[in-house]
This record gives sequence, structure tokens and C-alpha cells, in this order.
Amino acid sequence: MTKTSKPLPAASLHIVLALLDGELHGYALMRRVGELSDGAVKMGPGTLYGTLNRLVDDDLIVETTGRAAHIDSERRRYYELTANGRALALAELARLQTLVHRVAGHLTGGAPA
Amino acid sequence: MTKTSKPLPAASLHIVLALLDGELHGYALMRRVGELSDGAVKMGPGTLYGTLNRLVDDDLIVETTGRAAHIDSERRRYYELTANGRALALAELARLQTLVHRVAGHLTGGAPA
DNA sequence: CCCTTGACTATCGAAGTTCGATATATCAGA
DNA sequence: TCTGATATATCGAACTTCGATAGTCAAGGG
Repeated sequence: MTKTSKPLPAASLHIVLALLDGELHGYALMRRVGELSDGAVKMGPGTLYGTLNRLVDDDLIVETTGRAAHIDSERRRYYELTANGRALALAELARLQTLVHRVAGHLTGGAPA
Repeated sequence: MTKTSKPLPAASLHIVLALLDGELHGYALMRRVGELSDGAVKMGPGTLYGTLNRLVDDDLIVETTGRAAHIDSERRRYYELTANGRALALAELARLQTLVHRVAGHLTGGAPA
């Protein structure tokens, strides 16, 4: 039993969300995650690489063995979502959309007495 | 310099977001948080009460000493956001909106192969 | 040529957070 | 009375995140 899709921890969530846009290497991921939240979320290398490994173990991402992986610096290790990972990322995105929509809704349309 | 607004941990985030709609007591909060994510997020009492205390310590919420607090069962302890808490909740909401918007945007507007 | 800086991956231990079980008490209904 | 939902509370184990540290490679300055 791998995992019945409990909400992903913050770092994992941000990584799979960032990867929805295409494969990236670790360091770029670090920057991208920050950018997606206007610098509010800063993931250090400790969180990054540890999370990346966990994500690979859970079969949500894989190290790319293709395209960008070798047209670029040898040092870089690219990652992309697996089918599982993409499905989960999409589900999490939907969950966040629902959450944001509902909370924002209560602010304007709040229960009238 | 209290805190430069690092992203709140998941449980805290959900609680302050739920409280944006008005004061609630612990147990109701537990249910509300679940509802806001269609049952995807289930917060047990361990997480709930521990987080509630931390939030009080951080001056993001306070135990209500008013209205609902006593027109209702004596057992219930109501909490509401402080000014700090509301500001932070709103900031976090905005952050999530931005994140969701950007990620979703890349999906549709992304490079069409 | 050497040295510094930034890109890049990687690991470790400490600190912080979440989980699930457990406990206790009240209240409504079968 | 027994059960199940409401309601709060606590503990320890497991998990996640953080920040420091480390080392390589490439480019630019002195």
C-alpha cells in the first residue's frame, strides 16, 4: 500500500506543482518554488534534496533520462512527474482551488445573519 | 521582529483560514477544516489542540470571551483571530491564490508542443 | 595564476510539526 | 443503561523542515 493520497507535505506539494510545468533540475526547482510564491516560500537544499528523494521513492517523480538531461550541464539532474505524480499534483491543485475559493467566498458573500 | 511571515505549517494555515469566517470552537474547527477540503484534510485532536495552543502563543488567535462563548454549551471554547492573525490569514490566502493561479495558468497557456 | 563568487548537488543533526491512540465527561436517543 | 456523537486534552512516535556545512565546476577579477 503505497499511500492513499493524504495531503502532501508543503515541500512535496510545491515541488510537484512546480513540475507540472515541465522537467527541472534541483536548483532550478528551488528557485521556481520561490518564484511561484513571490519569494514567500524559500526551500533550502536540505529540504529540497531530501524531499526529492522521498518523492522518487514514492514514485511521484523520476530522474529524467532524456532531452534536457544531457543537452545541458552534466552536473544537473532533471526530474519529471510520473503518471502518479501528475495525477496527484492535479488533485492537490484542485484541492487548493476549492479551498481558496471557499474561504474567499465566505469573505464577500458571508452568511447574512 | 516577531516573524517575517514564513509560510504557516499546514494545520495552522487551515485553522486561521477557517477562522476567517468567524469564531469557532475546537471541535467545529476540526469539522470545518475537513469540509473546506471535501474531507481530504483530516485533523485529529492531537494536531488540533496542540496547534490551537501554539496559535494562541503566537498571538494569532485568542479564546473568545464574548457572544457565542456563553450562549452555548459551557464546555465549548471559542477562538477568533487577532488582528495579526487576520492579516496573516489574508496574506496566506493571497499567496495560495497566486500559487494556484500561476500553476493553473501554465497548464493551459503552457508551450503547446 | 589565484581567489572569489555563483551554480549545483549532497548530507547531517536539531528543531519543529503531525499523527493516532488514549482518556474523560456530557448529552441524546434506542 | 448502553451507545455514539460532541467536546476538550495529553503523550510519544513518526515524519518533515531547517540551516549549516561541504565539495565540485566554471567564469571573472586582480
